[in-house]
Amino acid sequence: MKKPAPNLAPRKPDYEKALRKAGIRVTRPRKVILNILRETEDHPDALEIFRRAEQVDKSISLSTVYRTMKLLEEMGAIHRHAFEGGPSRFEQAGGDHHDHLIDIETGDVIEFRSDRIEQLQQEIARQLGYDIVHHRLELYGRRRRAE
Amino acid sequence: MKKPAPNLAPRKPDYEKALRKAGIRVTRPRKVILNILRETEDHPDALEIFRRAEQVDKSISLSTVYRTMKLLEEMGAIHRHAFEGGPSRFEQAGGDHHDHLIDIETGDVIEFRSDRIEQLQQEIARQLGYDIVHHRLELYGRRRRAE
DNA sequence: AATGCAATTGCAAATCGTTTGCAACTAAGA
DNA sequence: TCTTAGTTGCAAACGATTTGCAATTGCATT
Repeated sequence: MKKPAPNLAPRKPDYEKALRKAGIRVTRPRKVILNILRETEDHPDALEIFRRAEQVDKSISLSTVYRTMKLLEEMGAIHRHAFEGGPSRFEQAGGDHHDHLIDIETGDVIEFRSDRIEQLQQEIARQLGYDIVHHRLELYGRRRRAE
Repeated sequence: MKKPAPNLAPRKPDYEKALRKAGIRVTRPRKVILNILRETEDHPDALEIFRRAEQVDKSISLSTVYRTMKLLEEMGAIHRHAFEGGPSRFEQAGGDHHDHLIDIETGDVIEFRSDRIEQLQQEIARQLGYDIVHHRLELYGRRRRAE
C-alpha cells in the first residue's frame, strides 16, 4: 500500500481539519469551495466562486457559496474585501497582512505592504485616543502608460 | 437701504451659484439638501439627510435625496464614503483632504491627515507602475479605555 | 406677469448583492 | 445501519440604491 506523500504545500492550510475540529461539517459543497479558494491567486467575488464551483459540482447553489464565505470569514480562513462599487471579493487568509492597489481599468488587485504606513497608522490612532481593530487601505489607480 | 454683509463664512461654498452656472436648476429640494449639507459637521447617510430634510419640507422624497447626492458628488461638491457595513455617508467637499478613523462602537467619524502616509502611498504606487487616482484609508478602532 | 418646455419631482416598481425560511437531504458519531 | 443535528437548494425577503413615468416646476422667453 502506498503511503501518501506528506503535504508540504506552502500557503495552503488544511481548513478541512480545522472545520472538523470546530465541529463544523465538511460537506461536498464546502470541499469544492475550499479547493477553489486554496488554488486561486486572484480575488474572486461570490458569483465568480459560484461559477467555478459549478464546473466541479453542478448542484451547488449561490446561497451556499455566500453561506460558506461567511462561515470561513468568521473562522478567519478568508478575508472579505469590499472594494469600491463592486461586490465583496475574497482571498484566503494565512498570508501576511497586506493592503491593495486596485487597477480601476481592469479590476486587477495588486497586494502590497508598507510597515512604515502601518506604523504611522498606529501612531495616529494612538494620538486620537484609539486602538485600531482593523484598517483598510486601498489605492485606486491606473497603470502608468509607458510612452 | 441696508447693504448685505459680505459672506465671510469659511468652508461654506456657494453651490447654488455653481449649480446655476452649470445650467442645473436650483429647486426647492436641492436648496433644502444643500443647506443641510452646508451646516452639518458629521457624516450623515442618505436616510439621515432625508429625515433632516423632511423637517424643513415635508414633501421631499428619499429618491430625490439620492439623486441629489449623486449629482453633488459628480459636481465634486460632496464626498461619498462607503464605510464598512453601513450605507454611504456624505460630507461636503471643500475642506482639505483627510482620511477617517471610525469608532466601531459609536459609528463616530474622526478626520485625520498624514502627509507622510500620502507620500508613502505615492511612492508605493509609482514603484508598482501606477498613478493613484484616489485612495481610501480607514482606521476602524475603539476608544482606548482610560483606566 | 403669462408662456413654453425641458429639467426635476414623488411615487412605486425594479435592481443588485446578499441573507433567510423552510422542507428535503446528509455527514458523522453511536 | 441508525439517528439527528447540521446543511443544502430553492425561492422569497432584504436593505440600499436606482429607475420609469406621469405630474410638476424652474426659469429663459415673450
